[in-house]
Amino acid sequence: MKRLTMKQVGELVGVSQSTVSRVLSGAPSNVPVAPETRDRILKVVADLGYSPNPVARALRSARTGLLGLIVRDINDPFFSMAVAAITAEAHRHRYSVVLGHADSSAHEALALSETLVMGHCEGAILLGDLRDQAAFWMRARAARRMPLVGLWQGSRAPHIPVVNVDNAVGIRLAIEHLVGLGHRRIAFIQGGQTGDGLERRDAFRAVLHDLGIPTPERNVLVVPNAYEAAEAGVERMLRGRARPTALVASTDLVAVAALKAASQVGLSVPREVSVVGFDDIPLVRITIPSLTTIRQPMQELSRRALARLMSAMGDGQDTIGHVEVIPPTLVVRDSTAQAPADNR
Amino acid sequence: MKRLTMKQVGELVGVSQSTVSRVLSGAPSNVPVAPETRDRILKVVADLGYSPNPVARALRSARTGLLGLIVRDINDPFFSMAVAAITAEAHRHRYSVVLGHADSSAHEALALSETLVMGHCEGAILLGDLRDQAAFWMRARAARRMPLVGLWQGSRAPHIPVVNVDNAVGIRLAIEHLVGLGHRRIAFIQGGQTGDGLERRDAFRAVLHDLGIPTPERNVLVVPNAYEAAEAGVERMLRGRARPTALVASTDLVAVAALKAASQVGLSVPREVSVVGFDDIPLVRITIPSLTTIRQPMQELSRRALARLMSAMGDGQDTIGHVEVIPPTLVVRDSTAQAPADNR
DNA sequence: TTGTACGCGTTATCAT
DNA sequence: ATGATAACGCGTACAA
Repeated sequence: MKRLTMKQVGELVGVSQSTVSRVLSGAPSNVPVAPETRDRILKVVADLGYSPNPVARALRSARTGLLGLIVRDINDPFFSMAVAAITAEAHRHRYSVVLGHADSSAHEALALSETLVMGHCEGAILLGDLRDQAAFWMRARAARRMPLVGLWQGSRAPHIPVVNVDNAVGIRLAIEHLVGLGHRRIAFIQGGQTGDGLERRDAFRAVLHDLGIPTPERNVLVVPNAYEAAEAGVERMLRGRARPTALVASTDLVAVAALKAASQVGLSVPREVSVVGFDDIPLVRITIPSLTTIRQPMQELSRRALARLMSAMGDGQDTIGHVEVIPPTLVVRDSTAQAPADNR
Repeated sequence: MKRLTMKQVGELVGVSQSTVSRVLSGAPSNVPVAPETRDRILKVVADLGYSPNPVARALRSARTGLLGLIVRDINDPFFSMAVAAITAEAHRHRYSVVLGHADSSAHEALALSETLVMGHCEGAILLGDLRDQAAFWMRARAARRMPLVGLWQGSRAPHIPVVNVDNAVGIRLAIEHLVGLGHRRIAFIQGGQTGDGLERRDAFRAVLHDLGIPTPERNVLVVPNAYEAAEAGVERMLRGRARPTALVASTDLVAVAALKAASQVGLSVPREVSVVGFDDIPLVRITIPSLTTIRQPMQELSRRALARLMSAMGDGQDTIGHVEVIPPTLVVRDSTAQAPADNR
């Protein structure tokens, strides 16, 4: 009932356990094995369907082939897109991904879940702002010397090396697109209070300021990064007086909620209100109307984050303070149009 | 630079390694330790931030605390919802989840990725129909005697024990709702060719037959379970003659695409066409209009699947052929209404 | 109550 | 070219 061991395989073949190991360990084997015995071993191994115990291997080699991926909320469509991309990239490096979600964890449960998740991992990627970020990496680093890389953490929290999309560039693309369409009364809808949300908001203010377009405070709205709550918030804004003719959302999720809000208020998108999102999740190709948005270079971001992590795992150097930023692009669809004539 | 070992901790405290182990192993310890030494050990452990090597523990105990979760496509919002629920439930059992995605893997890469993912796991849950299901579980079982449980596999593929939503009940709820609203020309949109999709389609035919409502073949449409492709398919159907007054979709994803299709064709939902989805993903509360759908009891499904897996991991009995089915419920929102008067 | 010694299943270093 | 043997870090029966 128990699993086979190399010793047993060796006995069946009539060789010692170490010979079996040499054949299977995949090493470039500076020590040669007779082709004939190698074949005999491989045959028996195949017949038995034997495969070496990964845990024992891990103990010997101090390599588990496991990476932690800590994510705030897998149900956020952006993060699930990210998880898919990163998992694929990890597999490309021959690593598997252990999923941790800090979501909805109480303080203690969080700590528990972390050690649980991180146990066997050689390193970890932190996705988005975690609730207890600081506590997390401190423990992870102190106790385990675990290499860490952050993704979508905002670019100015260099507790750990960080890879991110260039939020400023993205927001600039969005605003320039809208201004080019004649919009002047542009509002920003920030979903959640994450580092990236804040950066995008700051960029929003900065870019409008650069363009000499005044922006009253009421045109910057903070809502939860969740469909229903965001919808309610935007709806309230759109019912207000002097409503904007264009909305820039900090995430596609919020932008989709904004489409709903406009619909509820009876405003036509894009005829009366234009909407620009951020992320380019798959959904927004078929919202009504389809969404103009800022596309994150997901593959490139995953690639960079993993490269950074691999290198940290290699030399143990964590390059704290390292910040790597990748520019996004604008994708124009049907949610943006010329500003209403009387409102420019 | 290397990690601490129990031996070193012991030396620092002035006790042997085994004493440290006894204090830390969390066992109900039939062997007692003097409270005073225990405290000394715990203090040093805390000061050093020491934590035992999980791999060594795993080797000794043959328990890694890792479960595999093999999913076809994490980007499918239904599956990401499922992954979140199952991960949470696994944590409740003090297990972590290793994520495998069979998605977009070539034949060989698939096999590779599987063994990669399954390596350290004590068992695995298979989510949805995998491309190479049969090959997969055969290898997993034969080589590793790995306990397996299937979720959303369809209920009639008892290669492995299976937990599922009751597709027939769900479809019946959907149809009865529509028929109660006066609909007679009801179409089914099947997203993908999965076991559940097929079961829902069969149920669709069966229920309509029971109700004595004839259903021409053209009213059963198969489209890919992806936003854009599904949208195109439904759009084509809606442009056809004698179009249905109501659509039942096999997944919410397809239902959302159907909303878009109706909009493209210029049909108003629910005035001219009613739409019912299946799953109740978070998104569908704020689609335009919000979606009437069949809600899957996600928590309960996760709970049952994990309970089954835990028991299989306990006694090694796989209870092949075990099928457990849980009824869903109807959630009425704004995408369904009375059938147009002239079309009943 | 604590320490000694062995084994978990590998890989890698010695001999042979 | 192959076989013994020593780690890897921990849990636990056995001895003291």
